[in-house]
Formats: sequence, structure tokens, C-alpha cells
Amino acid sequence: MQATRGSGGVKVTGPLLAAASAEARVRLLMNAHALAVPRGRLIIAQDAEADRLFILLQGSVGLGFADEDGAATMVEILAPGEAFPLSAALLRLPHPVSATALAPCRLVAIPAEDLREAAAADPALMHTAIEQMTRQWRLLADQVVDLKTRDATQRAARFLLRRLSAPRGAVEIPEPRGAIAARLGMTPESLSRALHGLEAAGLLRLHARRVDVPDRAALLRAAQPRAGASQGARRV
Amino acid sequence: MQATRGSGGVKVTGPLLAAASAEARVRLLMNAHALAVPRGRLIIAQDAEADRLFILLQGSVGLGFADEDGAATMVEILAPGEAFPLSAALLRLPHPVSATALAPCRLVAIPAEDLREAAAADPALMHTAIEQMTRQWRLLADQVVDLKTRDATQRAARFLLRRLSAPRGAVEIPEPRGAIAARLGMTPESLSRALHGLEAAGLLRLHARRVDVPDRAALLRAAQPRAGASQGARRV
DNA sequence: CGGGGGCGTTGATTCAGATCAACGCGGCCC
DNA sequence: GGGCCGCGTTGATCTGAATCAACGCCCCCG
Repeated sequence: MQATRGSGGVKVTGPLLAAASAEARVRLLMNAHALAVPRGRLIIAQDAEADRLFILLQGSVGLGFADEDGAATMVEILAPGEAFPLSAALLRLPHPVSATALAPCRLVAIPAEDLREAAAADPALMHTAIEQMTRQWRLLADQVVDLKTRDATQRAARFLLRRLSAPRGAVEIPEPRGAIAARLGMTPESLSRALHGLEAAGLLRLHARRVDVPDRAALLRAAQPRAGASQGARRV
Repeated sequence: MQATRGSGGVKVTGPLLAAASAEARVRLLMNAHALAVPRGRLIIAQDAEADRLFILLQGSVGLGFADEDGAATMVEILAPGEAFPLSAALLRLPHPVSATALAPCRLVAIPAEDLREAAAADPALMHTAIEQMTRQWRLLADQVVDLKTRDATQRAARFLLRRLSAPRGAVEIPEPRGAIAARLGMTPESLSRALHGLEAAGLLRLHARRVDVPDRAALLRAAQPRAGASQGARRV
């Protein structure tokens, strides 16, 4: 199968492939194949062997953690362009998080073997892979800070802000509310109240699977912790 | 300075050095120097350039995040053997978290330059570096799960458990309570209550800078979420 | 075309943990 | 040796968010 274009005519891109040398890219895509996944489908089971690297082209993928005692959490929600599970595929390790399609997805699967060979042969690719892993770490660190220092409304606001770069515009929210609530560390009820609270404050306008933000700066202001907030905050 | 041994006669070890080839190790330690740091001292300022890799030999280092609006959090507490900031040193990037000595520390500093050269020349070292970064990611993911699904007492119990491998024994807690509370996402008051609650339940015995755990299994049981607990938990 | 069920929302109540306040103890400096 | 200050602890109160409960809506299926 021709993999430089997904079956929908979508160009296969992302930081990883962009950084790879021409030869490395050929190796990566040689045995790659595109696939479409319907919403709700499990893409990677928890603790499964990482035999393929996925690159998300379209849609939304949730990284979940199911504790041995049944507690499940959404650790991260991936946007198009992201590759996963990078480190597990590089190290040929089982990866402890499951991946689920939170919206209809289109992705590319690359054999882990090819990734390893390409990374070993191409320093730039290896460098970018490390960069991506570093980025993932920082995103998680941000999330930890959010959970420790910001309340439900602020977290909801920041979630929307991360999806909006323009000073005003629409944010698409294809994933179910419950998944977003799990990602933000709150119940669906609380998320609903937070969102409607922001709407009542005139900071956004809610639609079915879209949110309109009239003024990014104003929403950003609402996402900041009130002065004097503390909690996990500490000066040692 | 002879760096294969710290000035206290401590052997310089850790996963990174253990995995490096003989030549790579020479390169890493060639310009390395040992240093001692008193409690409370800032080791790396936030957003500083990562010109050195530190390996913690003794003591405890806290990775902190100070938000632009003043909210500060303890993202991670490093134990002896850990190297930081690995990814920033590998990529020659500024790293957004500060590092503070939470107890008197002894560490080794390796020029980032040497690390990069050694990693480029030694695939095993590079492999281990990626392994360590992966480990760091998983620790953070665990922390996210903790914050989302476990209450203060359970988080405190799990924090102690991670420091105790034996079925019973003593856990040293050299770092100030406030730093631990910040790491666990609660106030010092809540940590105190959690700890004393566990002691009242007979699961541990509190001392100044030490906690005795008579029965690891029992404490582990107390750290599990009650059946039916939910919160961020979601099945999509 | 008429149920049925999942998802999102809203309301009432409860509870864990933050906040505010005060105190004891120990180390350190003077 | 005495007083001060920072840390850890304890108590009282308050609040944000979970929980419990119920309802409307839309989409899918029969």
C-alpha cells in the first residue's frame, strides 16, 4: 500500500517524519499502512507489546490507565500529528497505557522494527524522538501542576485554550464529555458546570461538539489561579 | 579531581553509568566533578540552560515548577541514583523546572557536552537514557493517576510504600514535610493528618525523620482506592 | 413511526480537604 | 543561657467538588 498518503488523501506528516532524512523516511514508510478507526475502539490494549508506532493523522486518541483495582483515568489526549507509543516502540517494551479512539481516527502504523532501524541510522530522527518524549514529559508535568493548583473551572478553561491559538475562534470538541472530564480529573457533572459557568460569564459559547471563544485573552485571564492561591504551592 | 569516587568515598553509580561502555564512562567522568549541597539550596534555576547533567548520589532533590502567576508545585522528588535533567542536557535545552536540595546532597556534575558525545558514540548509553526518560514519564503518569483517583491518605501511604521494598522496615524522610505535601498535592496540614491517621490505624509509627512500617502489606491495602471509587475514572 | 438507551445536563446533599488560627517544640543565633 | 523563629501539629470552620438522583434530548434500532 502506498503510505505517504492516507486513503483519504491526507498527507502523512508530524514532527517525527518531518525530521527524518530521506532514507529514514523511506524505511519508516516502506511497510507502513494507514488505517481508520471508529470512535470508541481500543487501539492499543494496556500492557500490550509495542510492535507498531502509530501516528495520528485525524481524530483524537485518549491514553488511559486502568489500575489493577479498577480505577481508570485518562492520562492524555493526543492531537493529530502525535506519534505513540514512541518510547515503548523504540525500546521494544510493553506499554502500560491503553489507547482509545475518542473520535473517528485516521492513523498510520509503522512497524516498531523499522522505527528502531531508522532511528539508529538517522541521528536527526533520534534527536527528534527524544524531543517528542521530552515534550510529552512536560505536558504531563503541566497537567500535574494543573491538578495541584487550579480548580475545575480553570482546568476546563485551560483545556480549551490549548486548542485555540487564534485570539478568537471555534474549538472543536469531538471527544465525549466524560473522556474530557477524566482527562481533567473531574466528574462529567463538574465539567458541565464549569463549562456552563464560563458561558454564563460570557467567556464562551457552547455548542454540541464545538465551543466558540469570542476573546481568548479574557478566557486566559479566567484560567489563572486567583492571587494568593496556594495548595501544593510551597517555597522551601 | 578524581570523580569516580565522591569526596565522601561514595562510588559514582546509577543506571546511566552502569550501562555505558568503558570508553563512554571515561568520557563522562573525565571532566566531571563532585559537589555537596546543603538542604534548601537551589541546584538548578527554572529555565536555566542545561549545561551539566547531575547524578544524585546521596540526599534528595525536588523538581519544582513555579508558574508565571506564582503558583509553585513540587513535580517530582528524586532519589539517589537518578540523573537530571537528562533530556534537557541531551538536547541542550533550557529546562523549565527548578531543582532544589530537599536534604543535604552529594552529587556529580557532568558537562552536557560530554554527555552528548558519549551518548552519540555509545548506543547502549543512548538506549539507557531513553529508558530513564520513559521511566520518568511513567512516574509522572502514576502521579497523575494518584491525584485523580486517590484521596490524601492513600497518596501519603503510597508515597511511603515506594520507599520501602522490604515487607517491613523503616523509611527515611529527610525532606521537609511541606515539600512532601507539595509533591503529593495537598497542604502540610492534610499530610500531617493523613500520616497521623495511618499511625492511629496501627499501620505505621511516626518519628522525626523516619517512619517505621510494621507491615508493608497492610499499608498497601490502605493505599488502594475503596471499591466503587470513581472520579476521573471512565470507561468510554 | 415509536420506543429505548446513552449522553449531557441540572438540582440537592454530603464530604474531603483547604483555610484560618493557634500552639508546642527544637534548633539557632545572639 | 535565653529568646526567637521556623516547622510540624492540632482544632474549627468553610467551600469546591463528588455523590446521588432525576430529567430532557437525540440518535439508533426495531
